[in-house]
Amino acid sequence: MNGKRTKRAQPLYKSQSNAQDHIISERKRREKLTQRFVALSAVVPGLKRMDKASVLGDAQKHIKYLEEKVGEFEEQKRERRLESMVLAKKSKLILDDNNQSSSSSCCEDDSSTLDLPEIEVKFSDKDVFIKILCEKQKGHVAKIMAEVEKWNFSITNSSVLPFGPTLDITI
Amino acid sequence: MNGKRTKRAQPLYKSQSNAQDHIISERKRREKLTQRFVALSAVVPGLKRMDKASVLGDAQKHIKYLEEKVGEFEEQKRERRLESMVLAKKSKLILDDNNQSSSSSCCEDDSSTLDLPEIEVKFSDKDVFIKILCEKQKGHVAKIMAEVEKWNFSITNSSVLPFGPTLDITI
DNA sequence: AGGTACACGTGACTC
DNA sequence: TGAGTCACGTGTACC
Repeated sequence: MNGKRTKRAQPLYKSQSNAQDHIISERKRREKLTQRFVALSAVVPGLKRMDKASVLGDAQKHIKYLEEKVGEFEEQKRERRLESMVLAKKSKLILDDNNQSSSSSCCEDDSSTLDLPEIEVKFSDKDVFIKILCEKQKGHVAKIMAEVEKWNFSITNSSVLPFGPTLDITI
Repeated sequence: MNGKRTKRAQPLYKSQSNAQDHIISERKRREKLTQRFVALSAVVPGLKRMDKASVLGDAQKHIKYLEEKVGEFEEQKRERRLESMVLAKKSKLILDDNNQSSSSSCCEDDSSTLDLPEIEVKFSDKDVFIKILCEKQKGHVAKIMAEVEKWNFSITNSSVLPFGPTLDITI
């Protein structure tokens, strides 16, 4: 650019030992870099070409693929919970089919029975089967038992067992 | 090595236009390489330093993490399928118990499993809820319990209660 | 000011 | 032969 002489603002390295240090440092850096490259290529499956560019590209592609797969799995996990909800809704329909007319007295307000615990009731002669699946929370069991005791039924058997985040109450 | 003059077996580049081509090619290669670097760093979350070495290392670490996660998910999936298989097998066993006569038609005769006793199974994480509603008959409960004990599940609660002409077994 | 990091041009190797 | 890839030494910039 400047003609015959290339001027330098400040002398790059005063002593050559520093220059040598620079060379060694750079060598070390390159060495570490290539080491990381082989380490990365080791965790990328189906790596055809061992190019640096190919390693980088395939690694990125593989990360995308894996993250998409993880997303699908987590979505499936969510669908399972939704499945439980649908099941609850279904049971509620059964309840409505059986009970239809005689309701009330179970819960204070009927309007909030949207996401209510799953309740299943079956009749056989004089036996009544009641299964309640509700959230695991203090006081629920006591309230339910107190409510059931208001009816003049004789309880032959009852069990309360934890089922995941819920309680499965069978009377 | 060779004293004052460094001999070259073959002149590396005969014309300088070729040398220039070489320079340009190398430049292009470097450009693509850095481009891949930024593309890779884009799919690696929580990347603190934007070092090339750090990008490589964190990308490798992230791939390991993701693949481990996928492995866990697929193992869970496999366990669930195993549970379903066990359930199907068990239904057929009950069928065999009821029929007593059929000898080898356990694998193909899937259509007749519809009339089986009502069986309800629910999953929530690692908890399994099993309800069996079958005829009140001697030996059924013992057989079912023996079958359940074959699985390596830990039974947290179980109840057997009469319900009309049937037995309601909840595990 | 010393350390770290990057891009560049260049020689060498390989298919 | 020639295009593609790599490692090296070097110059420069940013804390």
